[in-house]
Amino acid sequence: MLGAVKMEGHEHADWSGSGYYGETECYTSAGNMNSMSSYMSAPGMSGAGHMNAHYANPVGVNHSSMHCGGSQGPGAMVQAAVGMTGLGPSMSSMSPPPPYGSVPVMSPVYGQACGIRSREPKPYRRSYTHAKPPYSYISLITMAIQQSGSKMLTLNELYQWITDLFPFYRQNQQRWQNSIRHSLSFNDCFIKVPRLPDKPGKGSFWALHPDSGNMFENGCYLRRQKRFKSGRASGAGEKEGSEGGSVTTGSTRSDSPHSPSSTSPPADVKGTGVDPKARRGELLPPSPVRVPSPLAHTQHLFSHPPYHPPLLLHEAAHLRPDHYPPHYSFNHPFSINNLMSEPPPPRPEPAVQYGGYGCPVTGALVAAKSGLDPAHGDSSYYRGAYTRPVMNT
DNA sequence: GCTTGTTTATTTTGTT
DNA sequence: AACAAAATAAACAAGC
Repeated sequence: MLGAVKMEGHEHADWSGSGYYGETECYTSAGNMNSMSSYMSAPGMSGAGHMNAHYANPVGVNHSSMHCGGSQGPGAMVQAAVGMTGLGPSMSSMSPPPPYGSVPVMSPVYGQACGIRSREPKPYRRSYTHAKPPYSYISLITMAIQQSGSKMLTLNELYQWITDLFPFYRQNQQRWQNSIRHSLSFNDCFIKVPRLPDKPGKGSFWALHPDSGNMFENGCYLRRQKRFKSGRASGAGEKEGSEGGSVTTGSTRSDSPHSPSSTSPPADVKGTGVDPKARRGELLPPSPVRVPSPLAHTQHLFSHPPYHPPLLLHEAAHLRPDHYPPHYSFNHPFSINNLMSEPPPPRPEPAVQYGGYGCPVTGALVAAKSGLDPAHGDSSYYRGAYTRPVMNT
């Protein structure tokens, strides 16, 4: 029964090479690239490579080696992927959220946008706007929060951000929004920040756990290698996650806060756990006196585990890796941090921001800022997603 | 009443 | 195949 529903959920062949691009010739030289599973499982090549092939190519990243990855060997693919990362402006450098930069790429006419196919643009029956972005909900949430000026968003803002960026999510809203909420609640990497008294409204703010910064260190936004668990487990116990907020292994269920085996109350699930009310990491009401900014108080409250003051990424960019705080590896080419390597500008007005995948303006802006061709203004959107996941150590 | 948030259960998908 | 992460569904409570 559920199966049927599930199938419905996958009604969009999404990013499978053949599903949306009409043909696979361009992307499937590896031999097994014509299926979803090929995304990240092609032998010898990074999953990232695959994904990149699907996403980046169209983008106009124009790496000839890319669509022929299979034939040219893993090396070529990886190289292409890496090269791609360097192409576009960083996510953060774009005015609108990162994906916006990819706009030109995501354009429905994206077939043309794809440099590789420029010689004979073919009409694609289905556009990217219908394709499900290759990001997990956790990734989406993370990106949204990261790109926000205050580094925290309300649920509604999250919804807005996602729908603005990904037309795919303008449909079946109930479904994915429920998933978003579930992700927020379920994952320790997201923390709830109460609204300030002077900012009444519905819902709390959601922020990233300060130590969750390396969640996507492996560059794979589709699937984390390990789930982030707040370091401070209930009581003194923390059979796991003892690494203080690092991603830890663990079965979805057994580790889950709500795990049957878990006798500990949900209160500390996210590590903030002291106050029953602050279950699952909800922060205590901020102290207006001590913390001027919403984020500041967040940081303050989360400072038990070694909290590293956020570096402005553009600042971090000037640092050598050994200067980075332990949990912020900005230097990783596919790191989500790297993806959003600069403090994003304040969220633009919806009217401006909107434009889905195909807002040329954004691309132009990005290009203007980055000095790159708008056509390449996307890479940041995809570049990180498909690198071979690397185990965090 | 709607939105937000939590929790449980199940299924799907990717990795080892 | 086993395991783990993610997606999905749904029930429920609380707050606005």
